[in-house]
Amino acid sequence: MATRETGSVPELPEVETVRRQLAPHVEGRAIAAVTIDDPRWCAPDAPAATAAALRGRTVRALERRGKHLIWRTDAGTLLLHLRMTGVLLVDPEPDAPYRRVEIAFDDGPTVWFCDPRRFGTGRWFADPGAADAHLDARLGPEPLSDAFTGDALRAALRGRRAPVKSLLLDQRVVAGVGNIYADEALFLARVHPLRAGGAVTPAACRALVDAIRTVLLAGIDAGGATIDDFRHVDGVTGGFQDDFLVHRRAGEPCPTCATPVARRVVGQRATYSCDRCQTPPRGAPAPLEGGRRAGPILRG
DNA sequence: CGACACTCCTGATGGC
DNA sequence: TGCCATCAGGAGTGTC
Repeated sequence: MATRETGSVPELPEVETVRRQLAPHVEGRAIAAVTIDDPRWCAPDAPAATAAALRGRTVRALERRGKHLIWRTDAGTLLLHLRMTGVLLVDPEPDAPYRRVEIAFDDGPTVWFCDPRRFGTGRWFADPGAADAHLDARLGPEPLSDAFTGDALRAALRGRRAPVKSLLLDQRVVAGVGNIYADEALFLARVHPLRAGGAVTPAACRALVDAIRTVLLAGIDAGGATIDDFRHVDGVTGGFQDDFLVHRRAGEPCPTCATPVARRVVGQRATYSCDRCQTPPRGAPAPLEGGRRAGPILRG
């Protein structure tokens, strides 16, 4: 049995992969029982109320918006977010650790939401329109949709003085991009992460849109190719982390020009770039010392 | 409103 | 070998 890479924090490609894998298990099925072990998961709503609302609902469609997993039912919508370390397991081993929620289906699987750091969330909306409004208030365009254009990105960055890297992580600028794919896309587009958002040229915005699409699609391809079961929290095969160009590669040669990859902290996030391929703005601080690796890659 | 610090949480890591 | 401070990070909140 193949095992699954949980390696990186889930971003759009990982959530999309989960959606594709999970959908055939849950769509069209009715929820028989829900157990919420961790009240933080559905806060500020009470676990009992959330569990009661879900019980008896039939899942009509499993969708995704940004990094949110949308469970559309016959009467209401659940918005689930994996955050840092959340995973969904289908018919898990009984000793799978860190269970926070169990959803048992009629004539179907049991799904566990497991999450060691307990950052993951699940919010129930009896009114589906309220769920969509909740998302629309927090999320910018879907990066793989026609709405995400160079002009749209340019408009979102115009006048902003914060580093473009930080702005790409702002879900209102573009939905679904996280720390890994932001670094990779900036490298592909040859835009330095420290450049002020408002100083990114229209041409660079177009390149950035293309690059974001490229890295997200590559991530989806890698996830789809390597994630093939939901039974184990730990254990792993392959994954996009083997394909990073600069992310978590401080000190290693740039794949384009062999200059050592630079590491900095931008917006309180580890940030990797090639300071030759991606021209730093004037006054950019020097990279951090050494080629030492960043933090741990969490496995399960 | 924008920018930024802080907070949540816990496993992995590295220095001593 | 063991202890323990530090780090990682999505997104919400608070401050200026």
